[in-house]
Amino acid sequence: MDISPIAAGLNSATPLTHRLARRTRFSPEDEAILLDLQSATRVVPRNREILGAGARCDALLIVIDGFLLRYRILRDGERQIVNVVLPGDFIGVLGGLFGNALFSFRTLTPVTIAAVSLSRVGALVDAHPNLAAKLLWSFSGESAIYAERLISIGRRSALERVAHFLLELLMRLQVVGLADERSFCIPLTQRMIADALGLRSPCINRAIQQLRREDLVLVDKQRVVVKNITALSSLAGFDPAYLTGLSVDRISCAD
Amino acid sequence: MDISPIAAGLNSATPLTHRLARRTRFSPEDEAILLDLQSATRVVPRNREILGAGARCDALLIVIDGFLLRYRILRDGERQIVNVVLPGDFIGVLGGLFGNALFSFRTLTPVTIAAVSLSRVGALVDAHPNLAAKLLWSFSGESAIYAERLISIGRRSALERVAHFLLELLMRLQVVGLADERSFCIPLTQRMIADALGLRSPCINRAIQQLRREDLVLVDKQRVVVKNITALSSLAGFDPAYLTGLSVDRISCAD
DNA sequence: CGTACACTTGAGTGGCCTCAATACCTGTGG
DNA sequence: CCACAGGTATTGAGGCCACTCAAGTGTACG
Repeated sequence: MDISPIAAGLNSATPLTHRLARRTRFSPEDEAILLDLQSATRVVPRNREILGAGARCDALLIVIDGFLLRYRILRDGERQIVNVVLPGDFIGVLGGLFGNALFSFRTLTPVTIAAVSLSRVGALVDAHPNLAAKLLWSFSGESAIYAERLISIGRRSALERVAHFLLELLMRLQVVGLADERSFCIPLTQRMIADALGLRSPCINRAIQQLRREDLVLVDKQRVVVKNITALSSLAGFDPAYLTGLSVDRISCAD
Repeated sequence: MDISPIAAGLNSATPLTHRLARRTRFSPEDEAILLDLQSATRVVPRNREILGAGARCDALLIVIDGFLLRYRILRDGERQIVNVVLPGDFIGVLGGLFGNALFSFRTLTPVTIAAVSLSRVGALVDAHPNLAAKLLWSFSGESAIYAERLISIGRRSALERVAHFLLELLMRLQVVGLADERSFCIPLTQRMIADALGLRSPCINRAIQQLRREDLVLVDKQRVVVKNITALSSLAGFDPAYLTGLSVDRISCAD
């Protein structure tokens, strides 16, 4: 049996399937279903809030292309960025489908998203429990990212946080084929990095400069080049193990 | 220790089913399956490490009774507590089943746990996809807790963090029937609270004293009494919405 | 009764914040 | 093509919150 060139092409084209297929083989049928879930896309312009905190959300969104921020604005106006949402990530799982949204989302670039209605999710669970389980499973991989950032903010210095953050972005983008061996491109300002790491923009600035001085990282415009991954990982206490959950791996429920 | 669920009446109300049944009705069959999953229990003594970071983990653990910490020790000896694990919570979902464990777990009390082997999870997915989906779904509710603590550590003052933390514990314990309207009992030291909130023990001490001075909270030994929930919630910027995901709610996949 | 650990409290330090001024960059419209 | 505006990066000086260190006081447990 040969794989249809169309399916193969689409497969490598969507980041989610790219990511999921890293560890498991999907049957052609499952692959088709996965692609079908991501077929009904729409494009949101840059710098748009797509779901305010407290808003109602009745669908699961899959990011096909573009970047978003998931954040919360506190009473005093402080912003905490909870996650940088990359292509292949979900929106609405956490803080979306729990009745009212817990976080706000803002597009950093024009974003292509696929909406999967709740009823469709339900139908998927009924008709293809194994596939659904794999998807739900990969949701919980996100938790590992939160936990790791929690450790960063709680117990790491500013320099370590920045280093760790850049390495995480590098790896996550590599998994969806959007970064090469040592560099990537993402429209994050120092202010955003600060809000993601519980710091302030001047602090980020100084950290980045120090990383450059030590010839570890080069940040220019939106391009980040990690010049010495080993040394940077060591500095940051970075262990990529927590990202392996992004791929579907060990839950091999009777394939 | 006077409000142990075992003493209260065991299986009819194990914390997990107690929690899950808050929002959905389970069929008698599903209920039986849920109870069966939690039937093979074992008891771990107090102050025991049950799963070192990096160790292999081949089963999903459900906490029936007792408290644990999920944490990471960094190179410099710093500890970051990622979560306080309560009865009804899972172990091994995040940072357990992804090949090697990402975190360590330590019992605060004697802990009763039920181990569900991976193959059994797989079988459940095949035989009862809807039930399995609900379980997997409730896993992702944990993410909301991480995200909320991330916001605390990133952008809230020490006083706010402590207040928020105590309120979260109160609510989570209420959900599993281990706290009354305004108070609960848990063997956490100030050092542990500090490690959970990215602070230091003296800082926690001062925060607790201030909360007592303002007649908001009373902490004595292992007992925490919230004297004014409204005022404390306001101080902490606490919104219990993020905890609703702990119960299975909106994913009503063709019941 | 002694050891270990937790809590409490104080004084001094330090990392990151705050505030602010300047330079830079990018897109826009004249 | 330039002028301009808005946001972003950069840099410095001063301040504050939480850290650090340390001493002293419970308190549980052998």
